[in-house]
Amino acid sequence: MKEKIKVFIVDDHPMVIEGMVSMIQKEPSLELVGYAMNAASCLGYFIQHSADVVLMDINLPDKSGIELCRELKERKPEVAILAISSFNQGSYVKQMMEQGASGYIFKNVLREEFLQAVATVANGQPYLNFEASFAMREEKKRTEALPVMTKREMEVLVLIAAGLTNPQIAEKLFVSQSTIDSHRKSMMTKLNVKNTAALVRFALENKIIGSHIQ
Amino acid sequence: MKEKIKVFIVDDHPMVIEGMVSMIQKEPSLELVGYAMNAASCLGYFIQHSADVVLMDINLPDKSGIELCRELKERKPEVAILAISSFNQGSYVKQMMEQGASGYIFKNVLREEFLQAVATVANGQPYLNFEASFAMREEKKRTEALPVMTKREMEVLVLIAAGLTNPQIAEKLFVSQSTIDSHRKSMMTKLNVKNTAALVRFALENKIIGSHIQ
DNA sequence: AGAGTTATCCCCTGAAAAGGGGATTTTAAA
DNA sequence: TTTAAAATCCCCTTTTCAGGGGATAACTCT
Repeated sequence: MKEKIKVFIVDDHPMVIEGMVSMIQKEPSLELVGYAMNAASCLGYFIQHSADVVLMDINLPDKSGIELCRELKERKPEVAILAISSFNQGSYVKQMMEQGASGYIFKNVLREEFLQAVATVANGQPYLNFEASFAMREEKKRTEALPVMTKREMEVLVLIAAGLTNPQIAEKLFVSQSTIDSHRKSMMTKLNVKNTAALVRFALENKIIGSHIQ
Repeated sequence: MKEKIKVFIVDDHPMVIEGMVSMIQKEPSLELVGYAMNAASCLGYFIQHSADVVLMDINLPDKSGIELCRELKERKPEVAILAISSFNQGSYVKQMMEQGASGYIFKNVLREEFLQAVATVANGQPYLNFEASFAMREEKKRTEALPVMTKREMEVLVLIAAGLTNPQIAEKLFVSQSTIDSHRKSMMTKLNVKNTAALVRFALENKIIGSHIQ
C-alpha cells in the first residue's frame, strides 16, 4: 500500500479548518499531521516536523500568505504548498506562484477538486483551479497593459493625489515647477488622460499609489 | 429532553459547509436540516420546509446575503438568521442587522463561540461577536463623520472623477458652468480639500463613488 | 562609444480651476 | 405656512493646469 500524503493546514478560520480536516479524514490516501492558525506557529511546526503538502490560506493574522510561502520554501523547499484563498483575491495568484507555491485553489472548489489538487501538488505537479488560472491571466493582462511609471513619476503622482499643487510639489522635491509639469505631462500622455481628476482616479484604481484612509 | 435546534446553511464554499456540518453533527443540541450553495436554492427550501436558524454567508454567487436576508425574513419572519462573513467585510454588519438578521459572526470565530451564537439567536436574542460589533461601531463612526453629499453633488462628483471638465459636465447635465462650479465649491468646502485631486481621492476612498476598473 | 531613457529645465498660450462675493427659484421638511 | 436646504445662476480675480514647442545633463544598457 502507498504511503499516505501528509497534510498540514494553516488557516485562521476554525470553520474552514474543520471542513478541511473533515474532508481529509474521510479520504484514506491523506493524513492530517497538524494545523496552525497563524504563520508563526506554522513555521514553528516545521522546525522539528515536516509534511508533504501545506494547505495555506493567503489571509493570515500575523503575516501574509505570500510572505509565509517565501519563508517556508526557503527552509523547506521539499514541501509542496497549495494556496487556498477566498475568491475575489485573484491578484495574489501570480505572487503566490512566484514565491514557490505549487498550486492555488479558491475556497469555493468542490470536494473532488480539492482532493485532486492536494494529490496533484503532492505528486510534484502544479495545480490551479479554473478560477485561479483565469484570475492569473486577467491579472497578467492588467499589469501588462499598465504603462510603466518611473520612480520619479510615482513620487510626483503620490503628491498630486495627496492634493498638492505643482508649485508645492516642486518645493517639496527641490526642483523647479517646470520639472513637475514635465512629469505630469508625460504621465498624462502615458495614461491617455486629460486632467488631474482622471490621473488620480487611474492611479488609485490601479493601485499605483496606495490608498490609506487618513 | 429539549427539542433540537434545526439549522440550515447557505454558503458557497464547500469547505466551510463541511466545517459547519461537522461542528453541528458533533453538537447534540443541534440538528442539520439542509444546506444550499446559493440564494435561489435556499429560498426554494423554505417554500416547503423550515428551520430555526439559518447560517448565512453574505457572499453568495447569485445575490448578496443582504438581499437574501430581506427576502427570507419577508416570507419566514420566524426564522432566525445568523450572518457569517469572512473578515474585512465589517461594513456589511449594519446592513444585515437592518435587514432582519439576528446575529453576525466572522468566520474566524472559535467553535465555542460559533455554537454560542447559534444557541443565542435560536433563543430569539441578538448575537454579534466582538469583531462584528467593533466593525459596526467603526462603520457608524465613519459614515457619521462623512459630510452629507446631496444627490446632485454626487452626480457632479462622479463626472469629475470620470475626467470631465466643468464645461463638459454642465453640458451633460443641461445646466450652466456656474452651477457646476457652485457644486464643486460646496463639495470642496464640505470635504475641506483644495483641489480636484484631493476631491477625487476622497470620493474614491470613501466609496462615495464606485470605482470600476474600465 | 553610441542609443535610449530618465530627469531636469525653459518658453509660450489659452483653458480651467480656486476662491471670493452674492442672488434666485425650487423642493423638502418642520 | 414659514423655514431651511438644495439647486440654479452670475460677477469678479488669481492661480494652476493643459498642451504645444523645445533643450541639456545623467544614467543604463548594449
